[in-house]
Amino acid sequence: MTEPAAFRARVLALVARIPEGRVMTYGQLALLAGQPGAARQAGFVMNSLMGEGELPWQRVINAQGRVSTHRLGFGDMQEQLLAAEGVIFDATGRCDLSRLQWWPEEAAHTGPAPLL
DNA sequence: AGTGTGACACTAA
DNA sequence: GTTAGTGCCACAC
Repeated sequence: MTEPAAFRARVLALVARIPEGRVMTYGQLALLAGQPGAARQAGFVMNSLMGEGELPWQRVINAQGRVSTHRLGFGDMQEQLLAAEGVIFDATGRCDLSRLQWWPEEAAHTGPAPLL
């Protein structure tokens, strides 16, 4: 299942499971999708989707706790959407990842998830 | 087929 | 705490 299509499908499935008010990082998605180091691809998948369905793409942010859509002009929108879910962004545009980062039940632990 | 680019992550300074 | 450099994989040109 190392095919790009499978990777994309897994990322989508993971994103779809992110609870409201919680977030996941690109690297985390890539790791859980079975492709550690493919964080950029996770972002590429999102870019390919962006508005395809009811997918909460807004809950995917980078490892710094910042939104990475500022360049696309979606930065403010994403922050606002997350803020509406209870995610607090500080003055520097960052949020508390250690508290908001969500892990799926399959990986239910605080450390790295070597599953899949 | 090779080069450049990108919704990233990690380490070092 | 931050910014800069390097590695990563897939896609577009």
